[in-house]
Amino acid sequence: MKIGYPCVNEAMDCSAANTFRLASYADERLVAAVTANLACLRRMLAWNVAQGLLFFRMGSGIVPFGSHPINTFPWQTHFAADFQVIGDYIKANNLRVSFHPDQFVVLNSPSVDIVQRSIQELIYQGSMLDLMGLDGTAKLQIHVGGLYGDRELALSRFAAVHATLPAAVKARVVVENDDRLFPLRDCLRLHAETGVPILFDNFHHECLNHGEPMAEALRLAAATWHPTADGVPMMDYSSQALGERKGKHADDLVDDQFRRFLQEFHGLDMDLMLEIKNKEASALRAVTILRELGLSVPAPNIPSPPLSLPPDPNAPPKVRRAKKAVSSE
DNA sequence: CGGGGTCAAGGGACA
DNA sequence: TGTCCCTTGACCCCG
Repeated sequence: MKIGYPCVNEAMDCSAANTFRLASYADERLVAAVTANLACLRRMLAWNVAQGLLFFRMGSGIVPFGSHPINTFPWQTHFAADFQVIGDYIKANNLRVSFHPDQFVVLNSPSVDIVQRSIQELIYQGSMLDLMGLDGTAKLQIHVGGLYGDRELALSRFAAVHATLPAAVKARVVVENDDRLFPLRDCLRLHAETGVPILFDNFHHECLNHGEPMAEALRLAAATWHPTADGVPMMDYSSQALGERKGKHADDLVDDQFRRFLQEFHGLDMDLMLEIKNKEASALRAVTILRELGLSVPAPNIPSPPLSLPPDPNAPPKVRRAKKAVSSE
């Protein structure tokens, strides 16, 4: 069981999400942003390895406008070596990685244009994993999409579009149960029809379900992953922010709640992405709890890293500006 | 120089 | 049909 967190490490002084406005697009800016993003990504991965966090969701914005027609720069070849170095590091340290294309990727949209742009975005994010030399266990996590007033039609459109995805993308796409529209049961139907693995989200399941007990839901979702082609099933873990709107993620990991949740596994192995607001802090806490419980978590730094990465004095200048002004100086 | 409006992109709830 | 929400960081304009 690997533990991870999404995209942002709040303890680090770099960002892998440097970008700029479409209106100010220029190849020079693109190169600068990607260079900074990849350098920061390397540092974050090395930080994670040192902390025993072996699962990580990379941000969608590594290449700004990565699937936008304005971006005609051959970043795939220009940064090929950089992606490969990162991929080698991931493999050498037994890391698990993924992307989560955001809400604009809607495969079941009735709009052909939106579907096409969505596929382009999947191709962009999948190609980064390809350039890293990672196999099909590195995933692209998406939602089913919209309801459009007809659940059956919405599901069948997803299946139809899924069938047309390029093989390289299809091998990586996994579908997540969501909290308002498509619960686990719908995802299971899609799996039966298309073979798409289900990335289970416990919090979404709590918000929307058909009465499946948590342990059963975990088992059902995990069974949709092919042990070798897809790897250990991934899941998202989070919990309700108390006193907030239903569906809002908690700010902190609640220890007892997490311990209780772990009891639902009954020996099942999954890689856990902690979607908690305070990011790596909660992920570290989760690792501590797993160790206290004697659950198998790979110890940090078992394989010696092929690169001596962090801190990287040769990292490009930080494009990011200081977080908070210090009152005096 | 810092605060805050805005940013490629979708869709649903609600009035 | 229009407004607000999700969810979030970061850009960058403007006072």
